[in-house]
Amino acid sequence: MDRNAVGLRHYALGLLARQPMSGYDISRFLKSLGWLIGVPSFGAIYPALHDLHRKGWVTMELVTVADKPPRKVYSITEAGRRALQEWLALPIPESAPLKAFVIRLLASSCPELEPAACLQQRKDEIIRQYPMLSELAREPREATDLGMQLALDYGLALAKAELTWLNAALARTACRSSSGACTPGGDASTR
Amino acid sequence: MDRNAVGLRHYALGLLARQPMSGYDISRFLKSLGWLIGVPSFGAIYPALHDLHRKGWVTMELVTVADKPPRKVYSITEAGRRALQEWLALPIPESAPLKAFVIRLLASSCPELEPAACLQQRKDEIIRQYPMLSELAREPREATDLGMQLALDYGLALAKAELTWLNAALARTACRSSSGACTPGGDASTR
DNA sequence: TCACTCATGTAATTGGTTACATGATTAG
DNA sequence: CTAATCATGTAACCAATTACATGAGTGA
Repeated sequence: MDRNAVGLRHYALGLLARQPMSGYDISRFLKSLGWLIGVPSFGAIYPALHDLHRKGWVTMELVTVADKPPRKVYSITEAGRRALQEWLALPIPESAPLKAFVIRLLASSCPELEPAACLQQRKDEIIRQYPMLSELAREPREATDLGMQLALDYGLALAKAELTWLNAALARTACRSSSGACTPGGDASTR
Repeated sequence: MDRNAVGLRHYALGLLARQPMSGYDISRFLKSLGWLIGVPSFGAIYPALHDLHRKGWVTMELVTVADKPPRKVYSITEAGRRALQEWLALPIPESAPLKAFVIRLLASSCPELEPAACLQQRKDEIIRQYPMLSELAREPREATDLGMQLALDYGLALAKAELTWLNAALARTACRSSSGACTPGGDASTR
């Protein structure tokens, strides 16, 4: 019922929106992306692609190159593109893992989908969560609780870095989008 | 077999190492931590606590306050502390989600466990992954692929921010730890 | 009275990992 | 001849979410 979660299906669909790929390609691509978002196992990738195919969201073409094992290259269909857009329109659920955001950024590569909304959503989320975190970090703590203090500190540092980057990215994308709800006023939490 | 993953059991055990808590407390605490690490559902928390209890890693005490529903407060045992330390000694698997790191930081709150190792590990990991990411980000891309460019950009920004923070945190903790393998030489990737 | 917070739990289902099976090609 | 990369898949298992069930107290 919760189709705005980070299911691998939409994840893969987002990648296929960029270009046709095989399951193995997807794995390789994600390995190259490295630490940023994890690499799902083949035991997850292949069934996911079968599912997308069954749903009619992708087509499959068997490509055989001489002296190589045959590859199954999947391409997104119109229906798939519509499904992807529908999914992207849903808000990211609060407290989704960080990779959810990155994946949606990647997926918004297809034309007519501007990533600005995605960026704005992330920004709102961080601004919403920031005060609690900073309050927690400020409240006194025993020296024993060094790990806790570090974790909160780390969270704050990340949040600040993200906000800085998001503002810059939004400013960059605002130039090419007409519906610029940019509000360049300095937010209290940004600094 | 892979017990260095982020299973909720160790996650909860790490929180109980800080102070005794009930399942509901754990949920509330994580909610307050907000976006940084997600909030597991009760359907996961309670069974996890039962498991820890069965393993002898925690003890349970039924605390009844007048006019309130009774709470089950769990406290970590010596065996639990040993298990936790054992788990923390294992390296974080490559490409574990970001929250794995935060959770281990939190868990290293118990005394005689310095979080420096945890920080160093994270730093090593990022330094290892950084070159691939930055190379990918540099290579030419069509304008259609704005999402991809943004995602890579975002990853790089985060990595930089993390490294900056990690260096600062390591420097701070180095003062109080004797085994300071700090290597204050400026790494190429730090800037 | 209705909704919300406090507080704990179980059962069905989903979505993943691990391990296994297959098989060709290339590099040491 | 062995190991590694390319390439796809299935089955057993596990850890989580969702939905459900219960029940008392509090505030509108």
